[in-house]
Parts: sequence; structure tokens; C-alpha cells
Amino acid sequence: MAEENAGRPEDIGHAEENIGRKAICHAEECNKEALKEDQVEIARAEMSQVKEENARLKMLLEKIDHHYTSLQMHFTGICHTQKSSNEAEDGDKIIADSSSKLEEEPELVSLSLGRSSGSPSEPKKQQHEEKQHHLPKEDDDLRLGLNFNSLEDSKSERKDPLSPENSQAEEEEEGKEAWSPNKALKVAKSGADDDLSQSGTKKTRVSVRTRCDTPTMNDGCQWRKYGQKIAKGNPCPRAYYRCTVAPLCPVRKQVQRCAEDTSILITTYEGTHNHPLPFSATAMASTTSAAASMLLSGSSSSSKFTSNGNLSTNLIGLNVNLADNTKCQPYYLPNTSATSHPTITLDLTNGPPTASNQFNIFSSASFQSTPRLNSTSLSFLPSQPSLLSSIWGDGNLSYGANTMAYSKNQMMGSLQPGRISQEQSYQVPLLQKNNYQAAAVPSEQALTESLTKAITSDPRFRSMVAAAITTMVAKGSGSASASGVTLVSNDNKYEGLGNIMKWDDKTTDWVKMKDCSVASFLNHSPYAAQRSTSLRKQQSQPPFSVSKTAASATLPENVDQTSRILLE
DNA sequence: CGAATTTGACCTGCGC
DNA sequence: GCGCAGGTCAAATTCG
Repeated sequence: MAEENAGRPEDIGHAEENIGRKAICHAEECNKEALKEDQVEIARAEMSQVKEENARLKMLLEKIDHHYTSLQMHFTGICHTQKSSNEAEDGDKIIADSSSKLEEEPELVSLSLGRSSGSPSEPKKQQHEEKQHHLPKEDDDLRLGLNFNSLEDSKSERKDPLSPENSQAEEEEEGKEAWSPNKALKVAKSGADDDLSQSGTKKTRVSVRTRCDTPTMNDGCQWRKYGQKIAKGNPCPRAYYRCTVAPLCPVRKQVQRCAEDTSILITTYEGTHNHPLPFSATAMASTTSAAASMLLSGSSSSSKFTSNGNLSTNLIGLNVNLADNTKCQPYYLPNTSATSHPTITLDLTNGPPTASNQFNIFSSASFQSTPRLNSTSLSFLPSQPSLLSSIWGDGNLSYGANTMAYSKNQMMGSLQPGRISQEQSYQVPLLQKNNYQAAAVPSEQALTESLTKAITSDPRFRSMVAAAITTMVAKGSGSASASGVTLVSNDNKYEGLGNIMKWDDKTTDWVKMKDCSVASFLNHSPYAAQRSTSLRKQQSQPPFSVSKTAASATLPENVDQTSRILLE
């Protein structure tokens, strides 16, 4: 028994050990379960947070979508209303004016600029292409600049369009569509082309004609030349450039001199920048975008004009008029491939350089689309294309980096039909001026808008810029007889600006403008302090007219001081 | 020496 | 299918 009992305590011990082990195991299992439950709870909490985040993002997306839709509706409505009213007012007149050409091309909208200009005979090639065209408006592609596709894509993917991830995805997406420098990306390009072909849309091109002595006009972007070709019909070689600001930027441009007038540089832009742009490049991108959008919007209902033959809107602070195309001056289109690319042309020249049209940037700038499209030309008020021309010309207005997002916003905001009322244009810059003072670094967007508003709202400022640019053009053209300008207000005529505006021949005129930015002028000059009162005084005054005279310039006395600040 | 430009070859689309 | 013309590539050349 003792031996038997002697062995039992061991069994008991083993049993206790087993029990202990089981207890430990049970405790461990309990701990594991507790941990699992905790993890589940954490996961649930995370899921709830993600759901909340998702809901917020959805709300944001819906807001953005709604905002975009309302803006689009607003813009479309305004365009439709204007065109309807214009048609009612001037239908008969325009029909008579537009003559047989419009009858042949009922969707042709002509945009002459400010004043009518002589129209040389249209080249046979363009005429031939125009016989072939008439793209449905749905085929037009608004990709250049506005690039609403990204938003649509993000909508479909239910992503926040404002999130950095999505913007990066946008860039990657656009990068796939880029004209890529290597064969791998070439495949992606073909894929993008497939998309284009599937959607029935083609990349819009915007062609800019301007007088420029340099090989290319300085549009604020960095370009790398990747090819040159002699195009048929033009002995001047055509150079091909791609944007090098960003490695995968799809934007390209073709530069070619006009065969008839080698002083005219024809620059054709295609694509949308997928990177931030400097100010001057933003101006170019925005304007080309506006041109493209006008081409498209004009195609929807064209050949409708205001009582004076114009249909006004606002383009980067510049008033743009859709005008009777009989006043517009057609010209040779540099490439026949335009038939496969809807192309709108901004003509910042006024035909061959003659003594009567050396100041062509003030006289006429016209958009004219290529065949197969509803032609569209735009009309600028006299003093305003000067800024546009100057920005796109040899000079370079540089106020630092800007973003394409701003460009889009600017376009949406600037494509407002009709001129901004004096009151509106007066209030906004003041608010922005306060922003400048509050912020250590001025908002570039506000800065740009302020510049825009200043130009559009203040006749004196506009006249100053006009005078400056006119003088620059006069000097640039090498015309000794046209070394001055006359700015005539309704009731005053002052002389002496020609002496104020002494340009240094060794430097580009616009360098001075750049070094003395208009924004700083707006902020620091006495003019800025006087704007609130002077603008009110001038609300009843029409803008100054600009005309060329012999070596004289006139401005209101109170402009002299500010013009010194601006120009010196 | 790296970057930019030049330039001839090649690819692609379109019309006949 | 062929030729033409626009557009692109990439090696060679030039430039800073």
C-alpha cells in the first residue's frame, strides 16, 4: 500500500501540473481571445473612421461636382442667352455681313480683335480644307488647359479630386498620355491615342500668330527642340518643341515662321501641362485654353453677335469679343495635320507689316479654327491684347510659380461674358490688396487676379500698359517714325510720356516690366492708394483710345507718376 | 563633359 | 498598294 501510495503523489503531482498547464493554456487562450476582440474592436473603430472619412470625401466630391456642374450650367446659360439675344438683335445684319462664307460654313464664328482689319485673300490650302471640314462639336476636345477629364475620372473612381494622391494619379494618367521621350512611353501614347479615338475626341490645338524676332516667343515655359522639318508650302522650317518643365509633360509646340511674312511667328500649342506653371506660362496656357474652349462653345451656336457685331466675354482679364468673321483675317495654316486636330488660331498680327499696321497688336487678334471645325475667332478690346501679346512676345512676365489648377480656376472665372462692371472690378482688387498686406508672401493667384482686375477695370492703368507696349512695339519694329504713342482720353490730352518711357535698348523692354512688377506697382504706388477714389471718378469715363502718332504720348497728369513707377 | 541642338532616317496616317 | 507629308526618334554635332 505504501508503495502504491508512494506512487500516487507523483500522479497527483502530474495531475496538478497538467491542471496548471491547462489553466495556463486556458488563460493564454483567454488572453488571445481578448486580444482578438481588442483587435476586432480596433479594426471596427478603424473601419468606422474610414467610413466616416469616406462619407466626408463623398460629400466633398458631391460638392465639387455640384459646383462644377453649376458653373458649367451657368457658363452655358450665359453663352446661350447672349447668343440668343445677339441673334435677335443683329441676326439680319450679321447674316448680311457674314456673306456667302458663312453660308458655306454656318458654324463659323469669327473673332476679330477690337477693330476691323483688312483681310488678305485666304490661302487656297485653307479654303480647300474648309471644304472638307465640319466636325461635330462633340468631337472637339477641351483637354488643353481646362482638362475636366481628370475630375470626371476622379468622379468615377470616387476619389477626392483634391487629394494629393489623386492629383498624383492625375499626373500619372496624363503622363501616360504624354508624348514620351522613349519607346516605353510611346506605347502609352498609343494607348492614349486609342482612348482618343474611342471617345471620338481629338486634341485641340491653339495656334498663335505674333510678330517676333526671336526664334521662338517666350511663353514662360521651358522647351526642348526635338525636331525640325520643312513643311510643304512654307520654305521656313518648322521646329518641334516639347515642354521640359516636367519630364512627362505632354505639351508640345510647333514653331514656324509665316511664309508670306517671316517676321510673323506661328506657334502651335498642343496638350495640357501637368505641372505648375510660371505666371507667364499660365497666361499662355489660360489663354490657349480659353481659345480652345471658345472654339468649342462657339461651335455650339455660332455666328451670333452683339449689336456692334461682337460677342463679348472675358479672357484672363482681357475682354474677348466674338465678332463678325468678315472682319477677321485668315491666313495660311502651317500644317495640314490640323485637319485631324481641331485648331484655333489666335492672330496677334494684322497682316503684312505695313506702315499702317505696325501696331497690329492693338488692332486685331483673331482666332480662327481650322477646317472641319466650327471656326471661331476672338476679338479683343483695343488696349487689352497688348498685354496678351506682350506676355507671349519676346518678353517674359514672371511672378513666380503658379499652378495649372489656378489656370483652370482662372479660366472658369474669367470666361464671363460681358465686361466686368466697374464696381465689381473695383472691389475685388481692394480685397486682394488687403490679402497682400496680411500675408508675408503674396498669393500668386490673388496677385494675378489683381493684375487682371486692374487692367480690366481701370482705364488709366490699361492706357499706361497700352502706351508702354505700344512704345515697345514701335521701338521693336525699328520704325523711327513711330517712336511714340498718343493716348487720348475724352477730355484731356497730355504729352510727355514719350520722354518718360525711355527704354534701354540693351535690354528687353519687358524685362523692365518684369523687374518692376505690376503687382508691386499696384501695392506700393500712390496709385494703389488712390484707386478707390480715382476709380469711382472714372467710372463714367470710357477707356482711353490708343492711336499712333509721331513721337508723342499723352496721358493724364496723375498717370505720369505711376507710369514712372511702372516703367522705370 | 553634360546638355541642347541638328539632321537624316524612320514611322504613321491619309489620299489616290 | 503606293506615294506623300507630317511627325518623331536618335545618333551626331555643337555649345556652354
